[in-house]
Amino acid sequence: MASTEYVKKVLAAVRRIPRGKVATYGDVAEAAGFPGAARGVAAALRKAEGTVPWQRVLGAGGRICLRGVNAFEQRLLLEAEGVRFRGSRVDMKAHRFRSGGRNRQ
DNA sequence: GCTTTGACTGGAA
DNA sequence: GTTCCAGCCAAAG
Repeated sequence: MASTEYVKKVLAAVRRIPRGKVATYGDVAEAAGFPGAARGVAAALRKAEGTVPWQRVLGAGGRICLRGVNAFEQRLLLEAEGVRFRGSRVDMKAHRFRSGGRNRQ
């Protein structure tokens, strides 16, 4: 299985995220069909930078795991979409993208 | 084809 | 609640 499929699925999952919503790398990986491959999502996003709303993808707990100006830019973009921030974290409780709006864990 | 790095995660300190 | 450590996966060198 070419990693291309993996990237494609990941990108599709990210594109599925509506504006004003956010999701974690683990969520995207699971949505793509590869649970546990959170790091793979990061690698795929970095490669597909610009082709997908990478800004809507955050780390676990709504924490920005980005480096450099990207972290700053992501926060700005999310704020522009209506996402509220809780200190240095994103308010996942109100902006966490769920499939069907089901509570989990 | 193997090694290193990285936009990760979950649990313990 | 934040920081540190070890584990996992995929892309790049």
